Amino acid sequence: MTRSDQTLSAVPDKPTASTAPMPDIALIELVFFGYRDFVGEPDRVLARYGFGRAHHRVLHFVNRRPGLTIAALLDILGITKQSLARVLKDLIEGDFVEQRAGADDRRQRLLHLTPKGTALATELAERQGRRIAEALAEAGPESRETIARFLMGLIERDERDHIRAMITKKFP
Amino acid sequence: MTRSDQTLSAVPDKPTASTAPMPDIALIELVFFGYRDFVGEPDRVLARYGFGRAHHRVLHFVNRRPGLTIAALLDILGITKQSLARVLKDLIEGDFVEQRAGADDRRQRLLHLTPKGTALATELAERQGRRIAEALAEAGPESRETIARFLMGLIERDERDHIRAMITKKFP
DNA sequence: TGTGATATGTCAACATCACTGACATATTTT
DNA sequence: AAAATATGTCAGTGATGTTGACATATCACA
Repeated sequence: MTRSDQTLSAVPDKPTASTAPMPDIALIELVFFGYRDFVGEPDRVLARYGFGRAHHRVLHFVNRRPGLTIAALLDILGITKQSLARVLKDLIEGDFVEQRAGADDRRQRLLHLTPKGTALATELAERQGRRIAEALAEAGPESRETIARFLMGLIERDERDHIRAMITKKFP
Repeated sequence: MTRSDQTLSAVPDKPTASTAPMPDIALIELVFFGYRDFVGEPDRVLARYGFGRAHHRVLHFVNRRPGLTIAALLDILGITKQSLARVLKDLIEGDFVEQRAGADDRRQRLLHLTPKGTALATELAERQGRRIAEALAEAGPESRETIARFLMGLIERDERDHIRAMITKKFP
């Protein structure tokens, strides 16, 4: 009730957190603000088309793995069919994405970007890539592997192999 | 239309992106997945109370700066009064946050966490702090400053001073 | 003292992106 | 032919954000 129990997380004054290690509040906040601006720039570009972050994720992953099936995309995004359906509808109607029947399994709708979709996905990737490059320059020339290990360390342990494979793999 | 124009952003086969530098797709995806899991753990804790990320942000910043005014909080969060109102209502009704009339300016409602709010904010900060500490351990012992500079480099240039001040400052 | 500025609260309406559950259709597998 | 699979679609809900308008309490100043 008094001021003394408004523990300042950065520097707790003993009582509560004497056992727990002090959280690194500065880094927690930097991750928050860094991510905010990392996605803020694409958000502004997407807004020109009436798109949001969900559209960006679809564009990104279809660009990465042309010929992706709906099921595989749902799996990567971790969302439901209905959530995907709406954004995919927007992207298909706007001629950014197209579906082709699978050659071997004709039930499948293989997703591909149109030239227009490729152009948008490329613009977004270039903007985010530029921002990353700038941040790496700030961090120092040899920092890339350090940063990559840090980011991988934020990811759930069970998922790391899966994600390592995904970001490494080249899709035809 | 053929496979050849589904440019793989990671390694564009020349035509489109011969001038633009190649975006670092691996790091772009690592930032995405890293952030997803960084907030995923707090999300699960908050869900026990029927809270979401918006509640987390309020808890965090009120914990950081006890006595924060509504206006200052709106400014930090960059959302509208109405968006904040709903979340704040939940937190006040649940006895996580309380408002006190300002001593000098009685129009102001100074925000404070209750002991219950402090406990929750502390739990969330400790979980995120632990994850950060783990990730730093993966990145290497001397990596903290490198990581901090990288994250700061993701932030809009005009905002960096402002945020540097915010994360450095100690609030009474 | 009174008037305008300020801090906050609140109402109505709306958009985006997520969810669940249920059911339809086409196609492949057995 | 029947079961399983891949996808599409309908109806309803929730969390979080938006805008614009207006009400109230309090402060600051002429």
